[in-house]
Amino acid sequence: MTVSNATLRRYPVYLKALRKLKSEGKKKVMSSELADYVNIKSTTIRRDFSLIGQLGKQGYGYDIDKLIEIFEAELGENYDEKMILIGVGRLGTAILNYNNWNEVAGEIVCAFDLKPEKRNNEPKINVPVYHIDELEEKFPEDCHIAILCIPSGAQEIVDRLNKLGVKGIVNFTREYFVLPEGMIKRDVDVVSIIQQVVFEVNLIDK
Amino acid sequence: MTVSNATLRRYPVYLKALRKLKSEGKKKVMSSELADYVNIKSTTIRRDFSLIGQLGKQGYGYDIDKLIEIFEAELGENYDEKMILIGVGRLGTAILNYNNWNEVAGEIVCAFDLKPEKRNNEPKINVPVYHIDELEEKFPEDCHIAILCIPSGAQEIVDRLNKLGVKGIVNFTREYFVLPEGMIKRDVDVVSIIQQVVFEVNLIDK
DNA sequence: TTAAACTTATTAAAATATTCACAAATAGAA
DNA sequence: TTCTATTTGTGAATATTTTAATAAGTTTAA
Repeated sequence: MTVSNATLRRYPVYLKALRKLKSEGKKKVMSSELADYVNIKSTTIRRDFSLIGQLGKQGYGYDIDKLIEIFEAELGENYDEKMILIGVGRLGTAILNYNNWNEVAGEIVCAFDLKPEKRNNEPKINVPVYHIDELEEKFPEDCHIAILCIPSGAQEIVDRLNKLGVKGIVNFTREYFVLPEGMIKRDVDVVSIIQQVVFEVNLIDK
Repeated sequence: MTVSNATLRRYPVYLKALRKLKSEGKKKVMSSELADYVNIKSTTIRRDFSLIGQLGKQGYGYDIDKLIEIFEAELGENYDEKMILIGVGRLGTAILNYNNWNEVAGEIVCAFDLKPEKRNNEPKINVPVYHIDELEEKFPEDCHIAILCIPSGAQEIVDRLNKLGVKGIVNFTREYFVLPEGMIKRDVDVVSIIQQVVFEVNLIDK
């Protein structure tokens, strides 16, 4: 299957919207409706969908249940993808507490931190937190994704994760690190994102 | 100035890398060096830079100080852009506590929440927190950017912000809302980002 | 001073991504 | 059943973005 990068980035948006529509009791949706919803042109949506297969019916639209099912099956094959989180600070805790995990293809099974005792005592943290030194020991089997929320020391952690077979990193760290061959990462740099908005807003004025 | 969207998204990445290089004591940088650093092809970097002007010297490279200065002046014109943050939960607090604000084009001047008393008592929150009902009253002059960290009720807030002259929204809300004409937003949906990584990791295997 | 080694800036080419336009298929009404 | 209004799926056309190729200017060292 060859799916462009741009398309790949849109799939989660579709899946999210579809689940929302389903929760609102809708059974079917047309590409034009979905287009208004997610702010992506209907043609683009149909093209994106068509890459997976013929998912819709002409003159009718798309069956929401079927679409969700296909998305989950085709793309998030391991619907219960295991993930770990490293760095249980404010941000890490915020992520652990996210209330929409049932909508995502996976779950965080445990976390690692420099002060596990302290974190384990927080009532809102509902996964075990181990010391970062125990990473290799406590690393869950069949885990390929790690969420990085540490303020520093990223390179060492990433290299260790690589050895453990982690393939994807969701990176909240602002530090620069070299990504080992074969791994992918997606940066979530809040400051950079804010800066982008500042740039754009200023460019609008010109 | 016509700068493509793709380029626009890279500028903050460059600025961040340049500041890092500067902090390491470097005075000049070549596009190929920067390329290794940020994982963007050197040609792309030179092209991006050239849209702003002739910033480099042939046979030499780019002067880091000059580059940073130009980036700040050309793009983040209001280097001290005022921003507000709405919703002082864990995530909001994490953002307020970010320790790299000196590196970003602006500062968060105040925040709004449903329980301001509670938030104001937290020692780590170093900006005033007002009740959301006081938004119009306490809204700072010349503020064009808002950071949205609320779990629900986004649409109402966004409409009110629009009336107050806000142009850009950094959106951490998972709720769907209609973006008023003339505003821009950038979504930071942690769950969607994680899901993207899940998708990509699974597609790699195929 | 000159020439070799570099490095940027830019034109042109290639690769990606989006949108148009319309044939093919379906639903639903009459 | 038949006809009309819809809506998908997809080749073709555009538009956007990236990369290659190279001209033009700098540096450095002999």
